[in-house]
Amino acid sequence: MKEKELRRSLAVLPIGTVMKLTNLSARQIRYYEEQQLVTPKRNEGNRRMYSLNDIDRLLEIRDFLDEGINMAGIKHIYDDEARKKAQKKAQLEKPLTDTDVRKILRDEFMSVSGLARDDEFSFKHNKNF
Amino acid sequence: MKEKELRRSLAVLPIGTVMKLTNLSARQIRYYEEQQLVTPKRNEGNRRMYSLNDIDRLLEIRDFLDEGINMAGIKHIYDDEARKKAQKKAQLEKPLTDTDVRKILRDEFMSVSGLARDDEFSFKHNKNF
DNA sequence: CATTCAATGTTACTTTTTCTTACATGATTT
DNA sequence: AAATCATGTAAGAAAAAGTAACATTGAATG
Repeated sequence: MKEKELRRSLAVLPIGTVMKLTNLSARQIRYYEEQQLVTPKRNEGNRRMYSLNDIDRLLEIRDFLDEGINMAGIKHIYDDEARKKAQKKAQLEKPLTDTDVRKILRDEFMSVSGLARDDEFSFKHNKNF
Repeated sequence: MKEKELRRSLAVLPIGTVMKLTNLSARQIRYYEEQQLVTPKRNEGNRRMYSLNDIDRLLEIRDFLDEGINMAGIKHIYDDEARKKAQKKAQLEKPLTDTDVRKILRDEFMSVSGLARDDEFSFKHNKNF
C-alpha cells in the first residue's frame, strides 16, 4: 500500500482549505508550524501547501488542545513518537553489524548461563567469533 | 464505504493544484468546465474548488483527448454513462415490475438458447410467462 | 486552397488569497 | 504585578485565480 501512503503525503491543499477542514484559524495553523508541530511544503510562490497527513496532524493537535494539553506537552508527545519511529526504522534498515551480533550473543549467553566474569568463557577480544 | 465516497467528493483543491496533478493548463481545465465535462464547486470568493473525483474525471478526459477523441465524443461518453447510471439507480429504487421481469427472463432465454425466431418457442405475447 | 471551427494560448485587468511583521489581548504562571 | 502562552487583528505586499477578449494552430470541409 505504497500508493496510498504517497497520496496522503502529497501537499495539495492551501491553507484556506485546511482552515475549513480543521476549524482552525490561519493564525493557529501558522503558529503550530512555528512550534514545529507541522511542516507544510511551500509552492513556488511561497504559499503553504498541506497534505492529508498534515490535516490529520492538525486535527490531532486540536484534540490535544481541547484536552487541555499545551504546546510543550504536544511537542513532547510528537518528539517521543519521532524517536521511537526513528529507532525502529534504523533497526530495520541496516542489518546488524558483526559487533552487534557478538554483543547480542554474549548478552544472551550471559543471561542464560549466568556467567558475568571476565574468564575463559568470555568472548572479549575474540575477533574470530 | 460511504466515508470514502464523501472524501472523494470533497471540493478542496484549487485550480493550481489541479494543474499540477493533471498536467493540464488552467485554460484547458476551464474550457472542459465550459463544455460541462467537469463541474467544480466555487468557494465564497468565487474560486473553483475541485474534488478527487474531479481530478479523476480530468485525467480521464486527458486520456480520451490523447486517444484522439474530441469534446463531442467525450461528452457523448459521459452522457451515456449518466443515462445508464440514472437508469440503474431508478431500477434499484423501485423493485422490478412484472413486465420488467418477463422482459429480462425472455432476453436471457433468447441469448442462451440462441432462439431469435418468432416460432413456437417464442415467448412473444405469452402474458402468462 | 481558402475557410471554418475546435482547442488552446496569451494578455489585460480585477478580485481574492496568502504571506510576513508587528502590535494587541485575555489567560495562566511565576 | 510581570512575564509568558496562545490567539486575534491590522497593514501592506505578493501570488493566485477570476473573466473577457483576441490570437494561434491544426484538422476538417466546402
